[in-house]
Amino acid sequence: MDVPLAHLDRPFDYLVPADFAESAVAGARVRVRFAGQLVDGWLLERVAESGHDGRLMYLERVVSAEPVLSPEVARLARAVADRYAGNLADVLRLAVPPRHARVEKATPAPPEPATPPSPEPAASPSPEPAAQAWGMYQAGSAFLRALADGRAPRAVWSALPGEDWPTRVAEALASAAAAGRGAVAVVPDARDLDRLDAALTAALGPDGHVALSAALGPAERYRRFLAARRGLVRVVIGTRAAMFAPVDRLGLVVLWDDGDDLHHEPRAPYPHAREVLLTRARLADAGVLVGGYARTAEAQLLVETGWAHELAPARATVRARAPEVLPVGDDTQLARDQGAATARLPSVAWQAARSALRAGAPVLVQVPRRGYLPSVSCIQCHTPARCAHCAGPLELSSARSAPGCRWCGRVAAAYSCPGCGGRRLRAAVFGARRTAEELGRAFPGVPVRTSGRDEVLTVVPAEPALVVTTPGAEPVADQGYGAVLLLDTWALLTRADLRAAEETLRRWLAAAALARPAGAGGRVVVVADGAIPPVQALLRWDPAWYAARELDERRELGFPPAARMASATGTPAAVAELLAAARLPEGTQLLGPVPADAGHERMLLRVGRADAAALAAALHEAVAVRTARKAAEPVRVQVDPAQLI
DNA sequence: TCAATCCGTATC
DNA sequence: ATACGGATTGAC
Repeated sequence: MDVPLAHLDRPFDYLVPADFAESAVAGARVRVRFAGQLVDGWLLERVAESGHDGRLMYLERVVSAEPVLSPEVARLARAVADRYAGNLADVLRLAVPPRHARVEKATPAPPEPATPPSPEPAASPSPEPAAQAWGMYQAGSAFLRALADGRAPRAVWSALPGEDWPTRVAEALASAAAAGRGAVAVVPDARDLDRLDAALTAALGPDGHVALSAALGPAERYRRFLAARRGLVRVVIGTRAAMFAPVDRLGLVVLWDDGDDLHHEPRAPYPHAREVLLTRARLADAGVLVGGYARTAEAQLLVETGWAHELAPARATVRARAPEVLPVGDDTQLARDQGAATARLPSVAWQAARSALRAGAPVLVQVPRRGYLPSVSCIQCHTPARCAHCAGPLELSSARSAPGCRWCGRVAAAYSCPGCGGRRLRAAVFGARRTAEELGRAFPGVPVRTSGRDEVLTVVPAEPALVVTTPGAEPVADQGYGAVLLLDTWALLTRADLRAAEETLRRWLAAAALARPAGAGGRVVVVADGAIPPVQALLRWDPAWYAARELDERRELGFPPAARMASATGTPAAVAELLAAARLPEGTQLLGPVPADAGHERMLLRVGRADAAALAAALHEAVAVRTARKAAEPVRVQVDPAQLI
């Protein structure tokens, strides 16, 4: 029933009129009279008897006989709703795209969609190169073999630097498809999707798969969805919209770069693609491939609990493929660097870039996105400017001339730098365009290109150029970059986010992975203190080590994924009411409240992993009590809230 | 004693 | 949400 009320989040029974005996199939969209109103609904199943002892009403209408909701996805959606203390209707809105009648008519469904899908293309991927490429990873070829045998292996994959991950993922998908099973792969953004699409077209031919993304129009989206639902393709790839894609006999789910926060669905109940796909694999007994250059604490937990195997390269292979990584001191060292070509480019970085350019290779320069950090630093020595009262970061706002503290709001009227006594400040983060201008002056005659939010480059040729990029917009270089420079890193590292360090390493690895191997002259210069763990992890190219460390720390602090957290946001009275009504599992920790915007406040709840399901159930029930009573002030409940501060 | 209104609960 | 039933209240 498509009503967003928690207390109505359950199936209702209706009689099927004789006229609809044929069209009223499980999975069809229907319209029914409910509490006097016509509402949309889903036909979950046909049964002979109803357990309901009241009077039953008839279905009003079968919107379409197309069984858009497969039994597998229906079960998954229920599990996801339960996991996130949400409503089935909300999840189904994410799972099934809006109907497009013209598209549905254009290609009438075969009466029995059990027609076997088109036979494998003759140009089936030859297994040798795939096995060889996956053989670079311990247990890699065994993983691929298991998929080809139709089994359900589960793996966390640490991609090698320089790895052609779209081709590796395509090989895994093709292996599952060759075994007659369906497969779903989710990537963070449209650019990654394009690359995977191309790789999969090379592996399976153009007709073996469909790609789903938010960018498609409603008609095309529904057409591709139907192609998957009707079993015309075995493989569906896409951005997070594809995580619920219906495929027949699901045999593999793939998630690339699970640390990217684009995998977080912003609509209720805010499910994460990782959790959806893992739940899906559990319910459907499908294989799992969670891969990336970096590894999240969540993926590490899968490895440590033994639920998934590790697909990691041997150290010798890493050494052969990784670039040389050079950390360059901190801001104060940088300031004393006489050879620095510009205030922000230490001489080591300048030299690395110059020798790469001379060797005819492009150079990648990663800078944080502008607006990341509205804090400022000394114009001379780059020491971050901090509040004298509370040591919080200062910000320059156009509203006043003197800098103010982001934490306590005090104005630093007569600021002087503790490092050098300087009195002048500047915004610390320049953004790609400004950096490009600076670099253009440092390397006259070298073309400078930028790739960022406005214009994202996909590929750059193997010729000398400076490519300035923000994280996530790095173009792939033909034959790899000769040098990768990671600048203004502290802006990433000091973000007010629990995952700041993990996220920083993820972005560094993503950029550094595009460099040539050290043996071919590839160098990465990271302007950061060499002693801090993310830099250590980059130096040794050891994302697993870092993830284990991160997970240990989260266990100690009681943070996810070691614990399960949820938030309740609303007016103080409403939040208090909700929590008073909730039958929370014993030992639930209540943290807060902390002020949220618009006079609201937020409470955090924390339980051990064993009580996670009970916490979600208790919160859903408590919300149901409120919606049933028509409580005036809503409370927003979020399991695994994106922002933990 | 009856009718108007309120409140709570179910909605197939 | 809306619709209904039982309780409650107020006027005769």
